[in-house]
Amino acid sequence: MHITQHTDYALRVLIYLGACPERRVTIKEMASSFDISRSHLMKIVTRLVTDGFIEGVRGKGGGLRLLRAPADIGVGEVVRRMEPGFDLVECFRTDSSCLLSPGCRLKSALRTALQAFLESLDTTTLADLIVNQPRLRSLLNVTAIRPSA
Amino acid sequence: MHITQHTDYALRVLIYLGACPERRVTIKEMASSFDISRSHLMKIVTRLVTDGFIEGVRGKGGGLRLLRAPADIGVGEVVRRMEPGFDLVECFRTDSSCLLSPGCRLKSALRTALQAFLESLDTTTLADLIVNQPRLRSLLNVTAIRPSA
DNA sequence: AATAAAGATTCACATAAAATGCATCTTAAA
DNA sequence: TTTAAGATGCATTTTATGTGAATCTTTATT
Repeated sequence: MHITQHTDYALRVLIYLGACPERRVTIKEMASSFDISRSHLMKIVTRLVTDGFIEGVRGKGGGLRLLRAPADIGVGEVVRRMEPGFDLVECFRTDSSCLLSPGCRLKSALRTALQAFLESLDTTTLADLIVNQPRLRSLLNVTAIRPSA
Repeated sequence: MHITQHTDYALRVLIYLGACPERRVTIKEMASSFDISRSHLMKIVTRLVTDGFIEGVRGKGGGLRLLRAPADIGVGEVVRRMEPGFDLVECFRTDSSCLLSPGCRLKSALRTALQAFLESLDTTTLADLIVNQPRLRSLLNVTAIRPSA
């Protein structure tokens, strides 16, 4: 059972932006910090923009910033939006061919468990993830001043 | 977010066996019913044997049957045993390189959510999944008598 | 205007985890 | 001794996911 790295990185982007609210952060900077390619991170960022979590400003001096208040961004919501699918097993899919399906109670048990999972994540917001902003900033090796790189 | 088909089929095997407690069921029969290869299903069965959920009897007239009472087999337990890993995101793995890790609260939030997921599954047992045994038997097209195929 | 720095888009490729199945071995009933 | 069953190991295929190059678009600065 895994969550895709897309979702993982999406959360890291939000944490990064939440830790640096006073400036625009570029994809390049974050890609370098996360040690992945600019193009790769771009996809995740594009998705976050589409979903209204963040805003991208093009052109010189541009960059990214949060569009919503950290306390208003639930981890559950991010996971729900970023994950490609929650069809835990075959019978969740429309083309399921499992003979048992019509009389099977497994599906509803799994659905309930999935709900419990997401609802648990709903209790945490981005604000909770960045409570210790100074600590995060030092971990990311960023200061209030834009790093030279 | 997915659960492997191995786990999915493992649960189906248990349901199948739970629905036919009066006889030994062969892998061949179940493979045919699930429309997958014998060899493939074998791996799942082997694992269930190793984990003590079922028993395999070799030789002519052999087959599989449950070793434990359905009410004693929790869905959560099966999932925990069959799934290859629950490292939801990179930072769950020992070789994680995420800079944020030391100050990050995401991991614990995800761990809590995962626990909620599994604990929810713990509330359902195999007995709950096979309450309507006659229905399942007709869906599987098995009767009390061994099918000719 | 021109240039440079940023995000956006499209395409193609790489990788690893799952899934799948073949061939062969072992066991035990008939 | 034959047949029907499970057990084991190996090889292959498939697919989701991850990855990045190249190019386009936008905008601040000079």
